[in-house]
Amino acid sequence: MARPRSAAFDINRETIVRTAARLFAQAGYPGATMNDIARECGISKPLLYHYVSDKYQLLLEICDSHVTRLEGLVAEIAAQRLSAEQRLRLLIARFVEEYAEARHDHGVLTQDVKFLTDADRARVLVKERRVVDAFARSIAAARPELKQAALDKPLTMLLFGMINWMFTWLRPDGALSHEQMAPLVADLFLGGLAAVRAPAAKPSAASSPKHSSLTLP
Amino acid sequence: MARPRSAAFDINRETIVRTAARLFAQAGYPGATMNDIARECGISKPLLYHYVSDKYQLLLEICDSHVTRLEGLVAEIAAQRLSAEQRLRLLIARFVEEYAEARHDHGVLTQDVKFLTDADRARVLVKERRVVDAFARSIAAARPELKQAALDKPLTMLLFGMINWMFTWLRPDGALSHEQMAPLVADLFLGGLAAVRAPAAKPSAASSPKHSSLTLP
DNA sequence: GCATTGATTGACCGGTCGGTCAACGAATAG
DNA sequence: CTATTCGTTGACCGACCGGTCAATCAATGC
Repeated sequence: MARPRSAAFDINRETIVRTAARLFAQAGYPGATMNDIARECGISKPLLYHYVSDKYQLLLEICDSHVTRLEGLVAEIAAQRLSAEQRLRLLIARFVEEYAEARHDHGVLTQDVKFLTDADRARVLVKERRVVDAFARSIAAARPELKQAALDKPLTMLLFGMINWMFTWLRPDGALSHEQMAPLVADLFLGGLAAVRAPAAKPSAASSPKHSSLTLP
Repeated sequence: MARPRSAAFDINRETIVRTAARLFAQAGYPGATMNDIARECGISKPLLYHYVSDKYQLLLEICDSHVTRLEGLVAEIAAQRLSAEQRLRLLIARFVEEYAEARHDHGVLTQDVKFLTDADRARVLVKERRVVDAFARSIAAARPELKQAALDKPLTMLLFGMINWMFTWLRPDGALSHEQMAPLVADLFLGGLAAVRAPAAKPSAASSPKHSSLTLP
């Protein structure tokens, strides 16, 4: 043991991961090459492999770290005592903020998660589902009859659609900022939530049970 | 001129384009290979090139034909005499329907348009912009003060976010159908539109309005 | 001082990419 | 019948992919 690992090792490695996230987000996982990443970092390819094991691990690390951060975010907000509406507004504001900061990571998560192995993707989706569920619970708390109609999850996904799609058209240096968008999204969604009419029965495709609706109020 | 082009040529070619759209949507443009497309069509690679000139033309044709169809859709609806709300509901319903039918084409348009050359992408974006403008005009007609506040375009993009994102999570064979989703989206968006408060000035400076609480039932 | 290890690189490898060639049988206009 | 074009393919090409090797030099611990 003659020479310790450089103090900058972890910082260099993080720079590489951030660069990879940017290139994956811009060109897609198959479209971004390790040569691109090395060039963009200003290093040679063997040196790139000195810091990371292979291309796939970059993808996995980007996806997993980002979704894990999101999980922590919902846990933090769940710990606070808030009304349904306050909680939903806070969730929206914090997620918009987080997505804006981790713009590229989020692009990779939404675009390239399909290139993970089945096992890895399953692990990521479990965490994603916990995030979605937290949003759905707040929506159900605001409008309980929507959960009865099995519309809480679809509405949650519509909300995520607004937020996720935002980062495909909102330029970080544009006139409109994500801080301005967050309350707009919240107003639109909460206002719309008050307006959606819950159908009488839940939409269970082909099978319509004629008897024994379990626990209806 | 000894042998005429087979009667099935155009049909075969269209089959190839549809297959390419599916594979591009599933794996991304760089992730789908011409070998994949040939194999999926049950033909050899040289025969594939007998029908199409190269990979890029497939991408261009898929994007352009889809966005052109969307342009026709808004023109058709613009020709009708409808109230702002009726028009918006019709736009939403027809676009959800169209996206469901052209699922893969739409996936390619939203995911792989970035792989077009600058010139080709510009042409596609011009048509896209006409579609967005049609939605924005209907929104402005419903709430003129939102256009004054320069919120019509952002709100349009939030609406497109809901619809576009839908086709990343809505399974075509799932319990929930796109026909059920369209009125839900319309109710949510129109209800939300009524609740959005237009700030006094255009969002040029950082004037952050405090959001008042909405009245949820 | 010196062996050991980290940091760094040009050259290289097997494989796959988009795309082409040359060939051959089937079909058809003349 | 025959010349010509279509439909179809195995084999192949140069380029680039992800990844590795072996070498060089700078640090550091003992």
